[in-house]
Amino acid sequence: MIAPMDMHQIEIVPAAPYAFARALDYLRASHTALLERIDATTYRRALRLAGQDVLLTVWATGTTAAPRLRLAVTGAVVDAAVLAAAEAQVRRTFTLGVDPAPFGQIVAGDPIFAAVVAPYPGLRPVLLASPFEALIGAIIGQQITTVFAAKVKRALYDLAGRHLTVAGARYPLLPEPAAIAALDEGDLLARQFSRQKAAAVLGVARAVADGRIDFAALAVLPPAEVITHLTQHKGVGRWTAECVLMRGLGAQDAIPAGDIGLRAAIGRAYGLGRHATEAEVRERAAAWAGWRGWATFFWWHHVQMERVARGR
DNA sequence: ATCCAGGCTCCTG
DNA sequence: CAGGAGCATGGA
Repeated sequence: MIAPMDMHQIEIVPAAPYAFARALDYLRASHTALLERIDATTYRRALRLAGQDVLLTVWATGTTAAPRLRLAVTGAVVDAAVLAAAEAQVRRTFTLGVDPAPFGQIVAGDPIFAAVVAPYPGLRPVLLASPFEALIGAIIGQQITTVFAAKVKRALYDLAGRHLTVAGARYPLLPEPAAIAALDEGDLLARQFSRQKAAAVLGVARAVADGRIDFAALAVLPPAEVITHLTQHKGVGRWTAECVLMRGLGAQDAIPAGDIGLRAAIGRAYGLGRHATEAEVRERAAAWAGWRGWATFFWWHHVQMERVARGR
């Protein structure tokens, strides 16, 4: 029995300049975009918003200089609350409300970093859909390759997530915290989680489900306090907390300076050896103060695109 | 086989 | 507080 579907469209005007096509390029190359469906011109993702399962479809209608996006929201119930939540979600995910000009000024003062940013005019950070997704993803991504991490995440989503069916197509939904919390450790171990990763994922899922981790409350705290709160949970260190800040909460200035990929990229680019130290990364990053989250996004994208150019 | 990968915890000094 | 060992995974 197929529920009848409702669909509404709205227009979103991003701060200019903005190139939605580059965000799609980023998503296509990224191993962390597992629940998104990206084709040549559109982004689709199923989400639970304002108590409803809906499919978001986004595409560009304007130009980089005069950007405009269309957002279609499809689901059994698409009322004003759902539409408002959907628009807020898209604005946050694609960082649409931020004027990129000051970041451009900072980039211009650093020729080495400018060469990293220059190939992607109009690109700006693309976030994960929720802080919870960022937290689970960061824990799973600790100390393993992005490709293997993607495989493990997919297994978790298959195990605990639901689906939304729209026009005959199935779209995966991120598992609810309670659904992950209800899993057995053995289920995870059988899917290539290490013991500590399994324990950490179950632990934070429980904490989110019962309110000990409250992302809405964390979102209004200074980043340093968010790190203090999150790192009280087992399996969450500074790197993980900074990833949640940057990719989940959209903290514009958060940088996971201990990240091995950042350390390698910055070490090579600035002649600091095969891996810069975390301290050296923080030293360099001082020049990008206010925009260190954006800088991290571009360094990671740069590394990712080089990998793609080499053929994976 | 050895090293590495978008770390964390716990234990020393 | 800084530094290091041990931890678990799969891939190159």
